[in-house]
Amino acid sequence: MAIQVYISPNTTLYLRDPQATPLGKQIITAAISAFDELGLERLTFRKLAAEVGCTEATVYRYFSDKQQLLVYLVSWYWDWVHYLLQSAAQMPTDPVSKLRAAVTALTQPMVANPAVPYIDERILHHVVVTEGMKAYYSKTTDRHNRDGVFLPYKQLVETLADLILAVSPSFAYPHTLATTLFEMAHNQIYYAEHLPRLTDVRLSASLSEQVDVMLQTWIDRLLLLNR
Amino acid sequence: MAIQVYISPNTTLYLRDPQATPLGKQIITAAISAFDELGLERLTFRKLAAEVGCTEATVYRYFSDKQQLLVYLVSWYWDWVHYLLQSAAQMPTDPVSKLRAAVTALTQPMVANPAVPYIDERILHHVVVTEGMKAYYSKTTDRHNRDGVFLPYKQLVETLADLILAVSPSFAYPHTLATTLFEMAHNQIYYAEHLPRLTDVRLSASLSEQVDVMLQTWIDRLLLLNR
DNA sequence: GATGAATTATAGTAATCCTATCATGCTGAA
DNA sequence: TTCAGCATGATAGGATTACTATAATTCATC
Repeated sequence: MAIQVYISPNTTLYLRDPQATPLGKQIITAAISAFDELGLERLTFRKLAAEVGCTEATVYRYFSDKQQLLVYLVSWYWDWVHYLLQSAAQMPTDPVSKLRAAVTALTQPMVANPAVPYIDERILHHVVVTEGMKAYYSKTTDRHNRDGVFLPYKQLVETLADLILAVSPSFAYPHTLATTLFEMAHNQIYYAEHLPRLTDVRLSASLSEQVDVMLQTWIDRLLLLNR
Repeated sequence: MAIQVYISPNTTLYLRDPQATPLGKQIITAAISAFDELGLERLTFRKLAAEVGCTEATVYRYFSDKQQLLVYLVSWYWDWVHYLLQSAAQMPTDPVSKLRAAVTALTQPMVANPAVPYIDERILHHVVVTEGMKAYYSKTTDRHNRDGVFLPYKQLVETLADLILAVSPSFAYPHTLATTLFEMAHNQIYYAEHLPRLTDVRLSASLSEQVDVMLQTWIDRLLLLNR
C-alpha cells in the first residue's frame, strides 16, 4: 500500500477527468462544499460555476449532470474508505481483531489524505452521510450499475464480508451485515443531527466513538457470542 | 382497533386534505403510480395532472410541492405499517412472540386496506422502498420535523423499541435496532432488485420470507441468545 | 333564480437544465 | 516561429420545471 493514495474513479463517472486539471480540482472542491450546503436538490451547475468562477458550460464539460457529479464524489469516498479499512485491518493478525479494526476505521473516515489537497475528507464524509444514498436510489442506478460505477462500493462490501466470514464462516448474511454496518455508520450520525428520536446515540464530540461501540456490539452479538 | 382504518396525516402535510374530495383521492392514486414509475426526480406536477386529468394548478392546491407529496405518502405508509404491526403484536401473549410477530408484519406491509380503495398498498410499499428515504434526507427535513411531520414514523419506532425492551430490558440500542430493522426490510428488497451483490437475499417469490427469516435471525442474536 | 364561496382553468414569470456556437488563449510539435 | 489542437470563455437560446396570479366556472344555499 503506497503512502500516497491517488483515487481514480471509473471513466464513465465523468466526461473529462476533473483530477487532471487545476480547474477540475477546483470544481471538485467547490462541489463538495456546495453539496454540503445546498444538498442535491438545490445545487445547480450555475451556482457551482459561480463558486468556482467559471461558466456553467465548463462544469458541464466535466460532468454530464449533478447526479453524475454526486456519484463521482461518493465513489471517490468509497475508494478512500476502502483504503482506510484495509490499512486498519492489515496490522492485526487474528480475524476478530482485523474485523474490529475495520469497523472502527469506517466510523472515522474523515482523516485527511495528504496526496489530495483539493478534497476535504471531513466535508466529503458529511456529504456522503446526508446525500450518499441518493447516489444509488435513483432511476439512473441500473444504467450506472451496468457501467460499473458502483464497483468501488461493491468491492468494499466484499472486503468487509470476507473479514466477517473469516470470523464466522457459517454466518449466512455477510453482505447484508457489511452494508448494514456501512449504513448504520452513516445514518446514526444523520439521525443524531436531525431526528434524534430515531437513534440511541447522542450528538456530541464522542459521536464517532458511540457509533463505534455500537457497531462493535452488533459484531459481538451477531458473530462472536454464539458461534 | 377498528376494522376500517382511516389514516389522517398531519395537516401540515398538505394544503387541502386530499382524502376529503374525489379529485384529491385521484391525485393520491395517480401520485403513487407516478412515483413508482418516475421516481421523485422525474415526477412533475404537470405529468401528474395529465395523469389525473386536471391542471397543474389544481395539484398545487392540494400539495405545495412534490417533496411534500412524497412525505405525505410516506407518512400515510408508516401509519398503515403501525396499524399492521400493532395488530400482529396484539395476539401473542409473551414478549418474544409479540416481537417476532411485529417483525414479520413489517416484512409484509403490502396487504390491502379495504377502507381505502384509492391507495394500492402494494405499489405504495414499492414507492417507499425506492423513494422513502428521500422523504427525510432533505434540506426540508428540519422544518418538516418541527411541524411534527415525522411523528408517525417516530411513534412506530417507539412502539417497536418498546417491544424490543420488553424482550431485553438491558439492551442499550432499542431505537437504533428498530430503525435498522425498518430500513433492512426495505433496502434488502431494493438491493435484491438493483444491486444484488450488496445483499444475501435473492429476488424471488419468497423474497419477503427471506427478509423475515433474516430479521428474525438478527433479533435472535442481538437480543435472545445472550441475555 | 341570485349570491357568494369553493374550485378549476388559463396564463404567465422566473429559474433550471441543458446544448450550441464562436472567439480566445495556451501548449506542444513541426 | 508558426501553426494545429485543445481547453475555456462568452453568449445565446430552447425546453422544461416550479410556482403564482387572476379570471372563469361551478355549486350549494338562500
